[in-house]
Amino acid sequence: MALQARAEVTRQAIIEAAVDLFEEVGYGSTDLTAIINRAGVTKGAFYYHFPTKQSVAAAIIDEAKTRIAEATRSVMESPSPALDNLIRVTFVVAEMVDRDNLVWVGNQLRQAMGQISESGQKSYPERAPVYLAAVEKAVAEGDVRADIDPDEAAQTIWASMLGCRLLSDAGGEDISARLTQAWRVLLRAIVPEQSLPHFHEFVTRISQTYPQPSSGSGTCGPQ
Amino acid sequence: MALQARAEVTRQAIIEAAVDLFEEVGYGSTDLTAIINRAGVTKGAFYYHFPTKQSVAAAIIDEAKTRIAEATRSVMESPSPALDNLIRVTFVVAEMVDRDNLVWVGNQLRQAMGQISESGQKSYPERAPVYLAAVEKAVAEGDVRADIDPDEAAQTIWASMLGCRLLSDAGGEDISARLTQAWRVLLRAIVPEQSLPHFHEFVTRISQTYPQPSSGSGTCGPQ
Amino acid sequence: MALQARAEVTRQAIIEAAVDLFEEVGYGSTDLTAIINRAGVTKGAFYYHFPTKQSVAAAIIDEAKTRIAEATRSVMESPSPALDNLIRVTFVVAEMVDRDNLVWVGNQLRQAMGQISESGQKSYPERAPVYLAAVEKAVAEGDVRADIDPDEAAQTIWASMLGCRLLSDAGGEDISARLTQAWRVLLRAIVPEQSLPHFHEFVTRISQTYPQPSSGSGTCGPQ
Amino acid sequence: MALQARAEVTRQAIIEAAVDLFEEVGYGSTDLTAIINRAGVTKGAFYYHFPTKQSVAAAIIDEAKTRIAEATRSVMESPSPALDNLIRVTFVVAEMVDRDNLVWVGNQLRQAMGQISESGQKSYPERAPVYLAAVEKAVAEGDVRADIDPDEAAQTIWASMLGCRLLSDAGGEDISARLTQAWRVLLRAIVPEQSLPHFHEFVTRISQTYPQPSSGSGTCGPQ
DNA sequence: ACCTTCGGGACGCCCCGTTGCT
DNA sequence: AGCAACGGGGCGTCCCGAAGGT
Repeated sequence: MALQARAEVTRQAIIEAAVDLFEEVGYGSTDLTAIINRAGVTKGAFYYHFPTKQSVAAAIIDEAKTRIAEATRSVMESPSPALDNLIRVTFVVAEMVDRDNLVWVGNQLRQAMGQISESGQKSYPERAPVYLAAVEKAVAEGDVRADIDPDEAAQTIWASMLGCRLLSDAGGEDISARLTQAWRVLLRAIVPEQSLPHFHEFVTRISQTYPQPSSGSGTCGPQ
Repeated sequence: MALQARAEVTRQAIIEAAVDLFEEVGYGSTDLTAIINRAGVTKGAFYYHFPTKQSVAAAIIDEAKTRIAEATRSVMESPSPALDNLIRVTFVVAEMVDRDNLVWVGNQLRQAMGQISESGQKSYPERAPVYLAAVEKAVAEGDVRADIDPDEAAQTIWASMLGCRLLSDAGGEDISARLTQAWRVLLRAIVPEQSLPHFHEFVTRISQTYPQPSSGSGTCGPQ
Repeated sequence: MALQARAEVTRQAIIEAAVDLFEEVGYGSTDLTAIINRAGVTKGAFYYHFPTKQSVAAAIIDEAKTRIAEATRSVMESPSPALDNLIRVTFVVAEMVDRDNLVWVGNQLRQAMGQISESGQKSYPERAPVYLAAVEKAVAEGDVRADIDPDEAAQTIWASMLGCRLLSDAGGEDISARLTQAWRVLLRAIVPEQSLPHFHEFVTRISQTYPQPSSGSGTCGPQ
Repeated sequence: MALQARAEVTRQAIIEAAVDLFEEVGYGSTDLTAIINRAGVTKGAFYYHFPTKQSVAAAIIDEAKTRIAEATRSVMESPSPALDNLIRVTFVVAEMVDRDNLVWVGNQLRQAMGQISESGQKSYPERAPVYLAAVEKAVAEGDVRADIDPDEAAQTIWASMLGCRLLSDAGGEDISARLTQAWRVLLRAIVPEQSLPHFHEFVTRISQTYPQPSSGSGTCGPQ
């Protein structure tokens, strides 16, 4: 047990070091030596935990997915109206990606995997059902118009959010501002006309709850 | 001059070989030797044209950007209504990315650059003004409701389209189907109610004009 | 322990091989492959001990400094008269530099390193005080005339000895003959007239104690 | 003719660039590209003038030898007493080596060349007879004591001067100060006692004629 | 004669994913 | 799980030619 605890510490040290370096110079430019140096472990220790550099990336991606999934679930489980939750979850996830280096790097890596090494997995889709369920619940709750195809709506919302992140990473503009913009447009399409002001205000309030760091501390290369 | 023609041939051979290989196995797993072998040139020739492997990627990205920009401009210059053009351009570009390996690879590379090597550029933003101009023109033409912020709309449209591509690349579902879905939702938000049927039909027609390759020839794995 | 001993052997083998090659063809023209071949180690072993080619040079420089300092100190600590020691140390050091390739190459590298990379220190000067102290002590002991500037004498002695080696290496003439010649002249300048015969004889005896290697293994042009 | 003048300009540009670079980073670490870039010529132009990188070094060595020989001869031909000339020539040459990069680099290269490739001669010896002749003439003129072996004296003088340069290059102390020191000692050994003050003063005067550049521009390239 | 563009290969350095021994 | 060593390439790049212009 004690040993296993120590092993876990080592493993985490490696992952953290890798996250930092991947963020700073990118996966391709990070060499194993740098990782083990920063982690303060030996090559042997590294090799004990990970068969290869790529597997560290995989572990990071997994961890990032787990964290995001958990955050998503936790928001979605709240008893609030489904659309409220759906909106909030997009901001929460966006903030996570910005604040949690591991998540950010995991995201980058997932997107880059195909170019990094001949075995890229997809893996995006798994959040789709969550979005769809929320939209369907929102329809039932009367917050989303019944004359809209829930799947269509869910997919579009999701696509828009992904696009916002892409643009934000690349262009430097604030992600939460982009999310707000996108929601303001999308809400027109999916909520009954009379609730539009309410949701616009809701979005505005949410976006102020997650004030993005003024500038680009987070560095975060583009993608 | 004649000499320079020869050089251009060599350069193109290198780029084409690189595109093929980057598509097949990814940038990270493509080694220079493979590129020069497939291009049928020597390392010396390669080095004359490109100082580094990365610079080939950069050249591909540039070329991809140029091609997309040109296609975009060519569609936008058509005398049709701006919203028609805007819709069409999203399909045209989507199709280019699917059909033109170079463009597809360029896209992938641009997204992955940050992880590939310590100097990722952004570069997405360039197309933003084009979209914005189209939306504004569409407002003037009465195809887009006046009570919407054109910038908001343009950004959201763009984000959605990018997201569609991301999901399509990752999930394997047909890009043109995704685009259609997205447009069906977005149009609800931006066009006057009475023109919605017309534009829904327009989107449907357009999407059929670009029938996606049945299955995965193009596929292009990951990302 | 046993393992570390083995590692040290490897390390030394690398250093020795590097010394030989740097001496023969110069640092810039020596390739790693040559070093590892001559050392009889693998590239991996090399890389384990030294992160880079340059670091081998650094190690050589350090070792050279250590060896000379130690040899000098050991001779100077003998209870004999200071001038005796001084004479002897010139032969000892000359012999070291001549016999011990590492020392010679280390000297060369130190001078070169400053340009090759940022870490160039001088540090020749370290030995100057030792020579000076000996001359001063010899003055006190009456072996060196009081009317001479000790610093002047020390510097000139040192310069002459180095020059002798230079000429010997280049011209092929025996170093011990040259040293003797030089001392015969220098002694005229610094010792009281009546002790000249004694010291002439002393030099002769010393020179026979260090019979120079018949021919020029090391060649080594100096700088 | 005009054409040949242009060619000569190119040739000189190449040599000057090479001298600078050899001084800065050493022969082995200087690549052709750097030379042609700094010279502002193309590879083809370089290749027209020099068959190989080494031949540039050879040209530099030759030019350096020529310049030194000329300076030496010019001083030695003066009708002054031989010892005066001998002293002066050591300062003149020392100054040349310090002031004229080409000469300095040529010196370095000559010493390194023998190892770098088979065509390297030492060539130190060629100045020996000049020194010996001067000493013999000085003996005849009564400036050097008759009870000294002229060869011994010449060799020692020469060795001292070379050693001074070595120490000066390495240690950073002023070469002309070192030469002065050395001469002050050596003169004690070789001139009649009554002329010692005169020659000491002579050396002092000469050394003031060649005030060394305050700091160590020269430092010396590596191998 | 003098110079340029374009290209040819051979390595040089570094690094990386592994293996034995302890 | 640390310490020492292993080789196989990867990328970069270097020194040099060939072929053509002026």
